[in-house]
Amino acid sequence: MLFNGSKRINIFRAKIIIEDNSIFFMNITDYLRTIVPFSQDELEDISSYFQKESVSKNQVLVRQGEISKTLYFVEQGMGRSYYLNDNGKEITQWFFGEGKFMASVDSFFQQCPSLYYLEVLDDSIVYSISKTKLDELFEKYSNMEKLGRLVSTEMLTRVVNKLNAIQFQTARERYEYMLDEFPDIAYQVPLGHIASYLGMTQETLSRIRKTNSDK
Amino acid sequence: MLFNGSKRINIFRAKIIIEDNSIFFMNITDYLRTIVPFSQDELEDISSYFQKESVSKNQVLVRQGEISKTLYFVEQGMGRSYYLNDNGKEITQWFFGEGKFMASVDSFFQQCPSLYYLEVLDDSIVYSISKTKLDELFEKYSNMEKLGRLVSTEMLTRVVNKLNAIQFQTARERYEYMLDEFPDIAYQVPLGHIASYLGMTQETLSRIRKTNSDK
DNA sequence: TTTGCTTTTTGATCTAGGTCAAAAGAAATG
DNA sequence: CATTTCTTTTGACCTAGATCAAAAAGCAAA
Repeated sequence: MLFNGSKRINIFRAKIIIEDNSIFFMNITDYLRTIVPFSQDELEDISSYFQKESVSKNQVLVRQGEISKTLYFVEQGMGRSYYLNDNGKEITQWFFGEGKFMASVDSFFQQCPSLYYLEVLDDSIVYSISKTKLDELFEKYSNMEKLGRLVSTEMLTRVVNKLNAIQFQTARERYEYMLDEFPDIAYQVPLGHIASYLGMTQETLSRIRKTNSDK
Repeated sequence: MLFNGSKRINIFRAKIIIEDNSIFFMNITDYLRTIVPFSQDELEDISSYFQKESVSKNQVLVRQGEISKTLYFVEQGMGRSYYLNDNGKEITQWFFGEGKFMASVDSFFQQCPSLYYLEVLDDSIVYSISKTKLDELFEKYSNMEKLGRLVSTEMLTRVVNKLNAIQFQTARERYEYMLDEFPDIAYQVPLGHIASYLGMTQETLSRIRKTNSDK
């Protein structure tokens, strides 16, 4: 039932595990290059706009109501966005795994008060950039505009996928969608976070996992 | 209970209804200008890439499985995307109102087989552009990249909103979200389309409307 | 204005998954 | 390592909304 550290080679993910178990983390430069063919000069300049930071477990990066000024890229670790519902319960809205941009999307892009908290779930290494600096990059390089467009449409596709999972699938099917979409995350975060992400109670998710493992 | 043609002035929507009941439809040039400050020359050139078309009611623009090559802008009328679930039932995935871009988003942007049908629900006037031409525009004007980025992030925000409505609200609350998000559409399309969009059966939606009108 | 569709409403029943409560397991803290 | 706190599991029960079936209401063609 536990995630038994299977060896995989994940191309296009941040973490690349090679057969001898050595691990390479993709840094932001490597990542940018996988999306748009930047020149070496561009890459160096663009990277210099980002700041590498260590963030420790459970640190909150954005609070509900704040206007988020920073976009993050997760090199190592993971994060999630969540909000408090009417009963004060935390509802996970999204997970951000390694090799992904992380932000309170609405707040950062529309510069409106954030509906969500953004927090880090593990000791992590991230690259951060302010809205202002990012806008400078958009002005400076049309390749950056392109990157922004591609990253947004990719995110859009993922959100639409989740929407369909949530809207028309049973609790069990939704859990399977989760295993598929976030294989790395599914066994690393508290069950309650995943349950709320999938729009079910943790009791239900616990029962699903149990019957899955019975098979 | 009927939508009683109230006079509104909707700025940033395609249809502008003035107090004397005259109606102006926003064309694509007007729309582009509301998002990014294009120059007049740019606007004229960009518009020339789009083709104005009349599409008649119930015409299908994209079929499930096809790779969608065209993006539409709705000047008049409305459209929806939907798919057939395991029981062959049509499930509405999104509505496209006046003054919005319309596409099978995943297929058009990622050039993968469409999960959805795209159809027009009323006799409509749309502007169309091919993926190739659009990419030319992205190359030619960095303002177009910007437009692409802004339109995608706006769409992303909307989809995230729907996701939250679907995931954590009761059937009645979801219907209220719909009235809010698509006020123009809510009373113009068959109840079944709306019900499936909101992830409920049409019987349930019918009962909700009934008790709402009882109050 | 009758005939034949399509859409909407109503009623009776059923069930997936929620709620509430408590026990059992893990993990952090001192 | 004992204690407190957090997380997961289990059980009993309950409801929102689904399903199934059929009647009613609209609407279009002829």
